[in-house]
Amino acid sequence: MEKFYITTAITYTSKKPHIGNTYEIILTDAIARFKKQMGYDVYFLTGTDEHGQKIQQVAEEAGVTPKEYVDGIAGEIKTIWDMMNCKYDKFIRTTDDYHVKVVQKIFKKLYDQGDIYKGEYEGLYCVPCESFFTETQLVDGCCPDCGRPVEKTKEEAYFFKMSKYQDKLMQYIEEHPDFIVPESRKKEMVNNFLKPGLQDLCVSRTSFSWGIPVEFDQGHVIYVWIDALSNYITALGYDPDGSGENYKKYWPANVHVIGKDILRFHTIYWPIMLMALGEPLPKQIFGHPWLLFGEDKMSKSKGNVIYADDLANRFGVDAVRHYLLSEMPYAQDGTITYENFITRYNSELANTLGNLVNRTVAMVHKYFDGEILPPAEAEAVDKELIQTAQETVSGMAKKMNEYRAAEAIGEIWNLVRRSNKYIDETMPWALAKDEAQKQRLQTVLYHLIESIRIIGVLLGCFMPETSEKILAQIGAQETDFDSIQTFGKTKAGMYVGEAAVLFERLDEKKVLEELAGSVKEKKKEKKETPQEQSKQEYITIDDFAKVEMKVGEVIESKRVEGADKLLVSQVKIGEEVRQIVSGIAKYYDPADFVGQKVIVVTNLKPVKLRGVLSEGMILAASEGDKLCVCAPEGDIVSGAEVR
RNA sequence: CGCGGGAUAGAGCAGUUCGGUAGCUCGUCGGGCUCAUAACCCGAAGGUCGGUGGUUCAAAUCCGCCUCCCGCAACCA
Repeated sequence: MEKFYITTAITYTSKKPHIGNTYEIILTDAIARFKKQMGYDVYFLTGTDEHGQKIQQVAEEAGVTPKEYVDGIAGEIKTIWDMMNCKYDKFIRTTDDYHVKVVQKIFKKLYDQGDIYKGEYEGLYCVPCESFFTETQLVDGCCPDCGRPVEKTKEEAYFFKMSKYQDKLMQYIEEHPDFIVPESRKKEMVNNFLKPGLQDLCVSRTSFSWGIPVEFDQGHVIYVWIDALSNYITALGYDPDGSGENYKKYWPANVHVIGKDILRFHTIYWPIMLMALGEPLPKQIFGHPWLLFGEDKMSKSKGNVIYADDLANRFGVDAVRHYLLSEMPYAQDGTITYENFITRYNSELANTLGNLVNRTVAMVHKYFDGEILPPAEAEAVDKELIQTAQETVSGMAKKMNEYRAAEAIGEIWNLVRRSNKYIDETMPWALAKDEAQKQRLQTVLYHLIESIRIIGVLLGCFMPETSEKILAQIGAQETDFDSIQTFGKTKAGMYVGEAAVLFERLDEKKVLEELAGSVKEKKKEKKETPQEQSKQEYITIDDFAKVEMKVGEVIESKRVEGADKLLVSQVKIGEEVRQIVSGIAKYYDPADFVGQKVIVVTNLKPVKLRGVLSEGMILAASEGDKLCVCAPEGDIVSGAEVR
């Protein structure tokens, strides 16, 4: 049996994953289930990425150890994945013993063979911030975070010689045109990173401790990439000293399903790591698009986060799976709104699919006491249905082999609609009134049952529960993919099951009102927390007095060359004229900006932005994608103090 | 001229490879049907295919220029 190894990215355990993150595992699950249906020996890996500074921080804030913290989140993630009916074969955690050990070995091997070398940051350490910065990150020679001078400290760190493998990787990508899909993503990677030339990658840290220790050098922990990316092979029992059976059997991966945000690590660093280890490269990296809430990226600060488990609790797991899988295009971002969700639910699940099954099963009960009787010879209209059914099977498989889930589902819905139409064309209720038409009625119902059986089998990888329910309702015996390659596998004399509603119709207005209510409640909860926090963040009048603000007048303004967000303005503040750079080019035209009265923070440390000196900051209010510069309400001379 | 993708009915999308009657889903309006979850089926309205110039008997499709949107990269003091 041919093997098929498929993985998701491992989820970072800093917080609960939202529905966009959940899309990835559902998509991967659908592909894995499909491949199983097609007869592959599938191995499906998922898991969690549990190390790093961020986790150390949030755990500290929560007052628990990092391990306790990630145990909690990893459990939560696993619960959601299971709830979404994702049948992975293994769930790896980067804190698992075997993973830690092998990652250390990998690190050592790469070090011993000279691909990793011990180097030094070119100094530039900010002591209070405990952070290193590169030359380009520095602002006017000072720490970009606190503005204090940085020290030229030499701190040890390990680096991976990326450049050494660059040409080899480039060649590989050229020789394997399907290595990175979609195509547009491949171009991004090649043009933005590979062509300009790769820099050596820093692969260890000393600034935090929550990570896999470098065994031969105390104080160093292995930085995210070698740790996280290795999960794909450590999970299979890879070992530089001799790998286990699963590794020999399943590696290389057939496809890594990942979000477009981490494409760079999977298409550049990961292949190079494998080359250095002398292991084969994965066959394909599929960078899927993102799910947006309406027009916006989903984020906690915007308060527009939707969680898959909340939706599933209200609408059912398969409704969520169906929405995500059919709404997400292959390469472009998809969107979710409650309105769209309800519309899709009602129109596709309840009306088109649910009703087809329901009315068909009801007729078999009504006319033949639930018995499926043999068909007579097919008429033209029957042949049309049969042809559509057969085209659907091959069409769906073709789309799924390219991981085009939404289009594959579209193929199925085409057959569902065709079947509904078939009922109207054949009018079984009219046939039932005429005893002479009994055979014809049998034929029609047989064809319908068979068509529904095919639909039920095809839906198996997308909506597993619904698929089972459908097949049970029509009493199907033949339910494997092979059985739907032929139309007419249902044996006459079998009985259909009870007719039960698959998807209850939703009252859009009512549901939206309920949702609005619960969203308000959530917002309330949220508001209370920041208020409590802000109490602790009071500043005194003395603190405030440290900030010197004055009224200024813009006398000249132009765009900063090579930066599309920056305006450089000459601002007259009393007798003085200062140059200030602001990130407002998207909202203000330089020409209109001249003459504008503004509020300027005048005792900010001067910095260089994009190489242009900025001696202060123009205050502006912003919310989402709106931005307004603050100005004095009345007429007042420039240079006037603000407080 | 940093690299890529996109602009097609009220909404969301296909069609562009290889020019030949502009299509699908949702929504709206009208009709049909009564097996079914007020479901299903049919029909209609609704498009200067972002703008502009060119090639051609013929352009959503090919070529030039322009505008706007979105990703990636680089600066948001």
